[in-house]
Amino acid sequence: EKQPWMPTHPQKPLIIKTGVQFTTKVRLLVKLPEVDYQLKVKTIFDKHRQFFILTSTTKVMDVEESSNGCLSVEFRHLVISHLHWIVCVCVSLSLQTCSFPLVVISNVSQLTGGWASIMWYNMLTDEPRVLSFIILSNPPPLWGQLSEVLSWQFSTFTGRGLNREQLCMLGEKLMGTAQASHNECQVSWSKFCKENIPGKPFSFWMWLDFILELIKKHLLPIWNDNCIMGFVSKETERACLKDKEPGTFLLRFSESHLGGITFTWVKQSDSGEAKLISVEPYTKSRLSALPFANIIRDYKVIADGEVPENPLKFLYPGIPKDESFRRHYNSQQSKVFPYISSTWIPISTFRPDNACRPAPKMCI
Amino acid sequence: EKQPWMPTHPQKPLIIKTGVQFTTKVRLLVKLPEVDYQLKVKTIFDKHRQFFILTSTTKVMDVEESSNGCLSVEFRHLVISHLHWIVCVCVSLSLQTCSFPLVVISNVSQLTGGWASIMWYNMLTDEPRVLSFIILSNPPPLWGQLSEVLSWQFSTFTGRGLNREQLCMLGEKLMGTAQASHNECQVSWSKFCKENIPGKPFSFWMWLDFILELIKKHLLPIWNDNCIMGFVSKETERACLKDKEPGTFLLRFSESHLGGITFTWVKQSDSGEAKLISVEPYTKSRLSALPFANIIRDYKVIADGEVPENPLKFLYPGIPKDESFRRHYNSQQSKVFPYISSTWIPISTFRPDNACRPAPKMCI
DNA sequence: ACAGTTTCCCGTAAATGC
DNA sequence: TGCATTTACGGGAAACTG
Repeated sequence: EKQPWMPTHPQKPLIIKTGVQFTTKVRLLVKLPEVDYQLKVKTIFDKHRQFFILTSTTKVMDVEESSNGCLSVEFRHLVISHLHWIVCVCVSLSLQTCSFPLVVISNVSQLTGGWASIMWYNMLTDEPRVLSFIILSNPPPLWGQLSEVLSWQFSTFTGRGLNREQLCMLGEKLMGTAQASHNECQVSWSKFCKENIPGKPFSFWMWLDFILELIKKHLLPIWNDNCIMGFVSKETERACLKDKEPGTFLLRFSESHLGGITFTWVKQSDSGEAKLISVEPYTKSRLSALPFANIIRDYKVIADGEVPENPLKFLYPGIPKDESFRRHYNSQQSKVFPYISSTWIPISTFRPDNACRPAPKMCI
Repeated sequence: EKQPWMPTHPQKPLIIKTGVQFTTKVRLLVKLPEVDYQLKVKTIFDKHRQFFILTSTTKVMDVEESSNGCLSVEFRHLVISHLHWIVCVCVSLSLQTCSFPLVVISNVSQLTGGWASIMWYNMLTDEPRVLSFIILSNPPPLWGQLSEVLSWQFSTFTGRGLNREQLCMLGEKLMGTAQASHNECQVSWSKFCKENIPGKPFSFWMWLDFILELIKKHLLPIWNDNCIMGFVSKETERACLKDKEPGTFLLRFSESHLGGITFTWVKQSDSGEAKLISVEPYTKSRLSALPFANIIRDYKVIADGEVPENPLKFLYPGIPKDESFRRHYNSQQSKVFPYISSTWIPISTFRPDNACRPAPKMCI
């Protein structure tokens, strides 16, 4: 049984940026009868694009130390302007092989889009053909297959995949809530990666990949420790929290801001009805000023005439906050004698008129 | 009378970074009798170093639009690996001229050092000779001259130079307090730029240039508005503040941290003696999380059993804080419906033994 | 080993192309 | 004109080198 495709290297290796060096390696997998001449290998690149090679394009194969004695050769310090394929020709034996297709980008801002192409390619075929051809001609994958690949993305790059509830939220986001079962739904390339989410200036995959990056850079231990529910629709959020006691909160990725995480908590309201409040999402720039666990620990709400208070008491469903987060608190203790050290406290000022959002209407 | 040298362009134009494009321009200052042939100009570079030119090295002079009709030619998109001089030859007339000496750097981390060379060169001579020769052979400048140049640095790059008190502090820092009058003291290149300040891992000029950068990026309006005393020795600080009423504070650049600014305030102590407290210096990374004026406005100290309080009340000598800083407060109020917006509050936790708790239990 | 330099390249901003 | 793509380069870090 075939696993959903998973990269062998966590650094998105099939995407090449113009002007950035990379390495390619050819390994001879068949054992040949002893040859007393050297095996020469030459790299060739498709004619459409240009390629700059700093060393020679021809090299001699050698026994690989770290492997079981098979012959290999490595080309280092390659720099491209653009290319689509790398062809390696074994001159001596008239053999030739071809790399997987490569996505060429000119700026890291294109990484997200490039990665989408490679995921899609690997989902749909193993044959080395041009990406755009694969994407346009093959039938689109089913959500059942795609969702598994997405979960693998998370488990590969972080350490924790996506659970059934999280994938269900993603399915609804992508295909709507009308579908009874999403797993047999086809997901088009366009819906996945090209069209914007209705009302938003970004596509589904762009939204998801920015979250993945946020986790990798700022939320890794908390995510792996399962403290982040993360993918929760507003409706589910309300259903989870509405009967919980005040101070119960959950962590959720923003659906309106790219690469943002927020917390939503239950506030005791005067009328007795539970009120849900969410903080403005924290993005990478704010999280580099203060780690998220510290934000949760120290967050305060200031309301007129009341003592400032941390509204976050119990992580949903009801775990005392410190029990969940204590190990992630960062003391960031700086000894800076003779100065008195200082830090940030995250605060919100609560104003009844703009701060509470209207209760979402349940729509099934 | 010659002014201390001032750059004509606020971007440190005589420093060139390898791999970064630059432009050079040659202007013919004498009016020539009409010539019916074109004046060709060619750029040449000293033999020691390599130079890559993206366009032709030869160009034809043309009448300059923005000027009084003199002939000029401009070379754009020049990129160097290394060079020391640019020589421009007017092929047609057997004329040639030479640029000012250039400092070539390979990384912006070398800007500070490069700029020191150029300041020094311009202080000591107008002749185009090799920098290292100038620096080693000429008698060092007097502090009277150097201090004027430093003040001009500040007024050029910010909008406000250095006053007598600030320069005096710099003189003491560089030459010690033993000297009765610093102005006639010679300051060696080594003392200025090469040797570390005793007990510190950086030189005098490095310390000063990091402050200049901090002002340019994060403190410009406040600096220009004369709110920052800045260059104050600990002794002077104490003399200024010791008899002031509690809450009086001043802003001072850190002498121990590169590119840092702190505030020192008078705290009422139980014994009746004034106690001076300084906060851990704010550097560019912290100031990009919260502007300095907002830090001053919102800063709180938390002491056991007391209500958190902003200890900053009067800017030395005694101006009510808001009167000085009101125009610099940044509302940065983000409308992020349906979220409740949030910001940082800078806080310190005060313990008599100067140890700060990691997790302040606070109310603001 | 180490300090002064240079290379590498991400990520933001500006420029360019379409 | 607006969006997609590329170029430019500051700045932190790694690699290099004498």
